Amino acid sequence: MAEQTEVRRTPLSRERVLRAAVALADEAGIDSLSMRNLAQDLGVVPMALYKHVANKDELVAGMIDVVIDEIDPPVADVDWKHAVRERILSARRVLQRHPWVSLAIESQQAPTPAILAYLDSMVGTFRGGGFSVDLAHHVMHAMGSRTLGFSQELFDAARNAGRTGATSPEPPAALPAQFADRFPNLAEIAVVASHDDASVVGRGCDDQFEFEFALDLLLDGIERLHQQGWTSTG
Amino acid sequence: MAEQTEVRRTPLSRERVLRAAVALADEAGIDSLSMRNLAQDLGVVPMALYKHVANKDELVAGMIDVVIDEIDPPVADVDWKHAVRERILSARRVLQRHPWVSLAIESQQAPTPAILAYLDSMVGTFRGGGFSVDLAHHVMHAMGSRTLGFSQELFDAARNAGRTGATSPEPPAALPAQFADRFPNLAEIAVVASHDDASVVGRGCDDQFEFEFALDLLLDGIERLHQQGWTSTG
DNA sequence: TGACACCAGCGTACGCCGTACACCTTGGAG
DNA sequence: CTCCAAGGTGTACGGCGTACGCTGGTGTCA
Repeated sequence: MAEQTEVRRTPLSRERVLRAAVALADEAGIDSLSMRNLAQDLGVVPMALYKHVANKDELVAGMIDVVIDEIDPPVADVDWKHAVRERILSARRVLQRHPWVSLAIESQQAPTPAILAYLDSMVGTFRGGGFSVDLAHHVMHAMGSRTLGFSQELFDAARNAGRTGATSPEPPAALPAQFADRFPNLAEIAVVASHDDASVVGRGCDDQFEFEFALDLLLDGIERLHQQGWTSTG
Repeated sequence: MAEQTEVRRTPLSRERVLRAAVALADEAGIDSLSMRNLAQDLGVVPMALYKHVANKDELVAGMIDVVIDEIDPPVADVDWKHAVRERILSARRVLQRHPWVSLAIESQQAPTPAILAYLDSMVGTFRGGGFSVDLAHHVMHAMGSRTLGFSQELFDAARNAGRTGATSPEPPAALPAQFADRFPNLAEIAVVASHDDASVVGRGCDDQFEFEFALDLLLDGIERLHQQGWTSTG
């Protein structure tokens, strides 16, 4: 009636919703991220958001992917060690810009596509540096929480991705083709791992082994520093 | 009236509340831990719990402490490396029994007393093995998320513990005496760290340095494995 | 031009949550 | 016998995620 002149606001979109959600979480903390607050920031009623995200979990998953995509791509033409180092430092910078992300990632039950892509690319860097599938696998576990704070449950998640019904105790060998397509390095690891420890049925890898592998890697490194009489100047 | 014969149920206590809460989280998941569900498990009305815990955050803190206390004490009379290794594996076993704990710890804003005690004792093991305060400090950071999934923000928390009012920009040098009493090894680290990097005012330590220290420790260890042509048999 | 389908956004409502506050009951101390 | 403190109760409030049905504006096609 009165105000046709009111500026027609730019319509919502998944993109806009996710960006606003990230901004809200950055500024006010993840605890302040509610569908209601987010809707208010967007000048919209809460239920309007559900036309663009399925529910809050899926919203958070989308936010995570937005953030993970900020991580620099791997630098080319350098040895694996520098490539990995720079990439992880880039990831760290991103996570410092968005302090809520680590916890959000760990709270999710399955890694998001962007995270899988990031991990896959990281494995690719190791493989490109001449690492065997096995070593690349263990090394990824060892760096897990250091690099992003997850990846412990990676292959559980890979199995979940393949399960449509509820009660299908099929062998874990068959990863969905789509997965292998998008994340070839992860798929390779999954295949090898599930092949050579048939002892643990339905598990991609032996968590206890991975844990001790990483632990001993650290302890051995620490011991070496200690024996060399480490001081902060060198 | 009718039923005086009803068995007088054992009264609530902080102990009983915490134990029931841990049991509930273990069985039904941390998401199912609500004051209402917990009260129901205890055959009591929700508000009754508040006579024994201040609020839900404090309940969770108490739960964490209950669990952390399950970690075995350090084995005596062995070198630092074996002592640390066994202790961490014990911690891992505990965390596997209570899968919700890692996330709960990371969600808290300050480490609980039991966690501080655990960390302090771990530092003590390193110091007893001849580590300098500095090296022990860095090494604790390096093992942080691997051992329990926290400790990144440890000294932030230590500073928080000393702040009673809101706006007291006093120098960080003065840790509360109580803290130094209970956690002498942590206090020692805090003092040394805040002494020699006066560049960063009010920070116990340089996060970026700690991160890169840990990262390089891992990368160097990985490189060594790679160069030795690592295979899973050794 | 008119009819119509579609769909983004709206409004209402439900069942959870944490917890403030006032009340009642009970057992022990004086 | 009285009184009090402490523990358990009941009610109520504001916030949460979201199911469900409605509306109004737009694009399509006859």
